[in-house]
Amino acid sequence: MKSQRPQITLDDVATRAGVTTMTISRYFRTPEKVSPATRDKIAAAIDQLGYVADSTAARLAGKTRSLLAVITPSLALPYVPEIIEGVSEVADRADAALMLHETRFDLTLQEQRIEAAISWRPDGIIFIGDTISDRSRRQIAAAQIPFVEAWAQSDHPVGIDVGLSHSDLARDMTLRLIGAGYKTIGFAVRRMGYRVEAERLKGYQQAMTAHGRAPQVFECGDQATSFQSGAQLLTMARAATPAPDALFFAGDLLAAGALFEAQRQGLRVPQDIAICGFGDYPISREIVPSLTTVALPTRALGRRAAHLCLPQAPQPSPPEPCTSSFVERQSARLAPVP
Amino acid sequence: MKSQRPQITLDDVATRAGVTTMTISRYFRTPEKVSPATRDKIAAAIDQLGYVADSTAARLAGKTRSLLAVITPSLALPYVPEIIEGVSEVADRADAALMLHETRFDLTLQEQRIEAAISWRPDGIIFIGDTISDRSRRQIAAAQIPFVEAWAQSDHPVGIDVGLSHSDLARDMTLRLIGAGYKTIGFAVRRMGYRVEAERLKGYQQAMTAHGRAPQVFECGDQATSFQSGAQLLTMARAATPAPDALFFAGDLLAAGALFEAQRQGLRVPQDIAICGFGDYPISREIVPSLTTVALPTRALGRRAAHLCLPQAPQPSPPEPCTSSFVERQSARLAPVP
DNA sequence: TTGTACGCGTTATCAT
DNA sequence: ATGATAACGCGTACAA
Repeated sequence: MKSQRPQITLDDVATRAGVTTMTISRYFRTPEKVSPATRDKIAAAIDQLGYVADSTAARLAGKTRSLLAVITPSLALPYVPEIIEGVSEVADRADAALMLHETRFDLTLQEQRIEAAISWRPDGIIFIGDTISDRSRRQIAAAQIPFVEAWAQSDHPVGIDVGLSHSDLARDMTLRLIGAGYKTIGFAVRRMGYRVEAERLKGYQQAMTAHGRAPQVFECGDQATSFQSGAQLLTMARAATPAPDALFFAGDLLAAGALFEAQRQGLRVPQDIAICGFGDYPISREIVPSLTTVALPTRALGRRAAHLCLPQAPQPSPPEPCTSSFVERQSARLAPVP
Repeated sequence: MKSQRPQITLDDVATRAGVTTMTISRYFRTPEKVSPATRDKIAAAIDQLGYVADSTAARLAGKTRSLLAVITPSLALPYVPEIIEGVSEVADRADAALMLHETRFDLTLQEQRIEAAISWRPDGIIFIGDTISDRSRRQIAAAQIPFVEAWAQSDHPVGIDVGLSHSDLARDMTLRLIGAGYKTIGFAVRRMGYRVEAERLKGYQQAMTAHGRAPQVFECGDQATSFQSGAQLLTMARAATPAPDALFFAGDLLAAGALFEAQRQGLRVPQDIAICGFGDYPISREIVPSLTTVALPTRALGRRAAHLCLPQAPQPSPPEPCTSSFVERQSARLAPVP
């Protein structure tokens, strides 16, 4: 075993097996076109040399290996790993590699990461995020790479759009709270400037206005953790006039923070105030009281996005559903579908 | 804009700028060796064509682009995204791309993913996981690629090892519980066959034995969620004789599940039973009562692992600390450092 | 300062 | 069934 050998290549295997590189390549790609005898020789050579084919070269030469890129602001948002797991499932089935790019909520970094993603010429780019700059839009268009927005529905889709309508979902959830008999329903959100949160707010406002009610929005800064912000928002809402009898949070983490705070303050949920979240994170069903919320098909979203980039991936049959739902738990009552 | 152009290459830019490919290449790699005049022409050509250099080809030709691979059982474990974020920070600074491979707790899949990672010839492979098969060990050795185990300390490290000693941490935590005056300290764990959990159990047993106490271990199956298992384990422990006055959970999620269950049962924590976790997840400081636990330097671990693979990445000065700590919160008292 | 020519490791095409 | 040869797009000696 020569130690400083730069790399074991197809040539090495070929020499050892007494054939040419082309035969080795065929051994991998169309084994049935290689005679059983040489097949054994090749297998032995590969094993002895510990050969692993170079995907970089393979991809440059033909488009043999598949590659997917995921771009996301952060992995700390609970739904992001879930979407990525969906992507990864499909990628695995299609033997595709997965590249991950974080933008850290920074638009400049996002431009860089999008360009980096394009530079690897993946079979598709799956975008979890918010706004996309014009510069990036141009590059994406020029690159001719499928670009899938997998989280929020886009007003100006760059490519394919499998995202959710966060405004419709928030509107419908508000309608169900209204239908359940809550009189003054507030909406609580962190001031973060994200499109999805603005969408959710919009949906809430639509529903309230449609029923002739005055929207009552509580906002706080984005310095603290989501849990802390939730606590703060609950306190704000309790101090308002009129004090809401139900509070719809723009995210489950905020709502969970509010539940913890309610517990600290000795408030009863939902008797003193009903609380409702958005996202259905794992914690939401375990917390006491369990959280009424909007469940999002995150994994399915990821799978769907990946399928759009990898047409060769085995499709499930029947095609799997990818729908959101409203989950009534202990923290708030919900009216049935209108 | 020709639409079905296969790809925009260096050649296209060169032609448009009236120079050869070499000059464009230099423009990117050593701009100072290109005259300002042609520099402008090139910049214009790049912009007009929306050219993005092909990293695949670049990497095959020279080793211009950097690439890192992360292999993990899942993204659903709360510490995994944190470690990856650490990796990603450093990767960004070094202009390295990041590949992600999930093994889904399946050793066969893990072998495949490790081989896939190697096939892209990354500058390093960062492994978050447990056991590594012999076959994989051989491939890793043959590939000559830095292989960093970033989560658990390995008995038989394959490559570099920046992991934590989960047994030492569990031992010290147990010692602190003993020092705090708890009489019967139980250990609760899911039967999952992971090395890190076995390590934690071992540390607990060491500490108990050292103080002449009989270890009292509670185990449950791995079918349910962590939260549900935690609830189950709490119930088991309460039914035991003697009933422990403190329960050390092998993970924070289990402990959180126990706290929720205690709340449902009307048990007071820590008066009726003290509860202690391992991992310091975000939820642990927010839950009521807040959870006493072992805090792990996950992000720093990721950064450190990445630095080992990317020597060119700008190093922080002074070198950042990467140490665990014991966090006393409401759910259990802790003795100060022995 | 700029250009020529070859190599990186694999695959596709066309022969044999 | 197997081989020879030419790409794939870029980097780098070396030459001009």
